[in-house]
Amino acid sequence: MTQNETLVYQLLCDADRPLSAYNILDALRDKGIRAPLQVYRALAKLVERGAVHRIESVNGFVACQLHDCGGNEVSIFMLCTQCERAHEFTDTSIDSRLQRLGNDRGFQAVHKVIEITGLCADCQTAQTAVQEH
Amino acid sequence: MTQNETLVYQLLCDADRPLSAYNILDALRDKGIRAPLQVYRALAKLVERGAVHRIESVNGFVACQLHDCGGNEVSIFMLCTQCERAHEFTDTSIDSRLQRLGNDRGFQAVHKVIEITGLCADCQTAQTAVQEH
DNA sequence: ACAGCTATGTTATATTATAACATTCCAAAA
DNA sequence: TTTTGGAATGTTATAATATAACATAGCTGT
Repeated sequence: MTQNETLVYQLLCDADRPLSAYNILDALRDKGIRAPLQVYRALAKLVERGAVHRIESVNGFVACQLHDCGGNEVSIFMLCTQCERAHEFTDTSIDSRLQRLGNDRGFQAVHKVIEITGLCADCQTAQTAVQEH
Repeated sequence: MTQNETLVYQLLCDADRPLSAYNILDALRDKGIRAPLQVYRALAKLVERGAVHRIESVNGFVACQLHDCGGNEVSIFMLCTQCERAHEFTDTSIDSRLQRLGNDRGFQAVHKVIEITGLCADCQTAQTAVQEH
C-alpha cells in the first residue's frame, strides 16, 4: 500500500461509521493530505482492491468488515440513520438469487449494491425509551 | 400533481434512462423551470409518492416502470453502463430474505436499495460484434 | 544515465444538493 | 368579502461531492 492509501485505510478502520471523502480530507490534513484528489485516488485503489466499500446511499466509504470479503460475494449494508453506523453482511441466498435474476436476462453484472436504510436495534430501544419518558 | 411535478414526471416518463436533476433542469428551462430547487422539490414529492425512483449508483432519477409498484416491494434495478438504461424488477424471494435478514438483527428497515451495474444483453452482443469485426 | 511507469501534488472546475428567505396562490374560516 | 394560513413557487447564494488537466517526483529495469 502506498503512503496515502495507508493513511486513508487506517482512518477508515478506526472510524465507526462511513466517512465522506471530505471527512477524510479534513482528518488527514495534518498528515500531509491537502487536496480532494489525494483522497479520491487512495479510495479508488482501496475500493478496487476490496479493502474499502463505497456506500452509495450516503456517499461515504467504510473499511470492509469481512475478513473473507474477496469481492466474490455481494456485501449487504444496513445503515442506521440515527447512529450512522454501517453493518456489513453477506447472504448466499440473496446473492445467488440476484445472480440468477441477471443471468435470466442476459445481464452481465459487474457490481452490485444492496443497502438497507433504517434504525438499528440499539437506536430503536433508545428512541422508545425517550418516548416513554 | 402540481405544475412542476407534472413537467418533471412527464420528462422522466419520456426518457429512456435515468436523468440527473440538472439534466432535468436543462431540459425544462424553456418550460419555466429555472433553478435546481424547483427540480429537487418536484423530485422529492414524486419519489415520496413512489412515482419516481432515485438511482443511487448514478445520482439519477427514473419514472417507476411497474404499474403495481405501490412501494411495498423493493425495486431492483439493472443499470447498463453502456446504454445507460435502467430496468426495474421486483423479486419476492429477495425481498423477503432481505426483510428477514433485517428482522433477525432487530433492524427496522425504512428504505432498501438494490442496484446491479453491468452490461445489458443488447450491449454485450453489440460489443462482441465490434470485437469480431 | 535514461526510458517508462506509478504515485504524487496542485489548481481549477464540474456536478450534485440544500439553506435561507421572499412571494404567490388558493381554499377554508370568519 | 375579507382574511388568514398553508402549500407551492421563485430566487440567490452556498455547501458538498467529484473529476479534469497538467506538473513533478520517485522508482525500476535496461
